[in-house]
Amino acid sequence: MENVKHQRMTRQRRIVLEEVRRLDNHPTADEVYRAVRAHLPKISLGTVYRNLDVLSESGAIGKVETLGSQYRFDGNTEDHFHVRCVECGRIDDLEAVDVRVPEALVEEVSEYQFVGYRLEFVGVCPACRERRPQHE
Amino acid sequence: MENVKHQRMTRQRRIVLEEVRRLDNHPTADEVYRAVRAHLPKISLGTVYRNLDVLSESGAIGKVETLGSQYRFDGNTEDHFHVRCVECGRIDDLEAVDVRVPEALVEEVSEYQFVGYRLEFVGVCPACRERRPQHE
DNA sequence: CTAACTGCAAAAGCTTTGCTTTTCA
DNA sequence: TGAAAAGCAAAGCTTTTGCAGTTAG
Repeated sequence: MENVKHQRMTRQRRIVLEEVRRLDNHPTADEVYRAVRAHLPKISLGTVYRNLDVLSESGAIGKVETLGSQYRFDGNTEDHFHVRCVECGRIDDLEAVDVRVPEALVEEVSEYQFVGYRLEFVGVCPACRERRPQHE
Repeated sequence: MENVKHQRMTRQRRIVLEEVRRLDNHPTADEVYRAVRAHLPKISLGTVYRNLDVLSESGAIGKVETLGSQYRFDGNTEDHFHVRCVECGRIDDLEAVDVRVPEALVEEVSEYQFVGYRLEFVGVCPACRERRPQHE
């Protein structure tokens, strides 16, 4: 069935992609928007959303579903975990972490068919630790 | 310092609490609202939100931060994991699962001070499996 | 050429908030 | 009786969508 939609590499899409890849801080849609406007001052927020959608759908970028009310995007498409700072919401990659969650468990203790799991670490980032030395 | 705020057990708050405990499906704020209105037809959505906030802040109920755009609430305040259905968004408890994520790892591979982690399982619930037998 | 995409603005979905009145303790 | 909470409605914030005009291929 040839119902695949052709996609074009427009200037807008290319720059959205470039900026998500360049920004290393897992930007929100709005942060991408602001970064892209430095190159394309007339781009609209709707276009940024649509492109973030297309790009993450196609796997060119990652869509990080984390706590909070906003999506975040990720230029690093390799499989990896994230740490989120409880204080400021910053998100960083955890490259070397190798966690193995027992998949069989889910089907043993529930009626669900296992599909996957989402694991996110929570911590205090260096900047926030400095701000509150003992982190009481 | 005596800046602790007194809290009152109003009729509204009590019924919100009762309904969250009674509903076993991790209801959204709106689902709680609809359930509570069966007892208090005049309650406002804002009051439900404020009470869900107070109750989860105090630990009387759980606030499930999951994928998607809505918060969900949980009458079960014991430590446990959740499975979320990819198809319909339903959330269930996984009582017996015992997963141990290596906490030290985070501080070894990053500058973050470890605080915790969030783990959520993803699967296909019985109802949705039936709807799509092979789940292709 | 034309399907895909953009810009703009309006709408949608969920949650929060301001204000006045009511109520719990 | 006074601080806390309710009710109502408006505002807020992020994301989505409709539509007319533009553009990549």
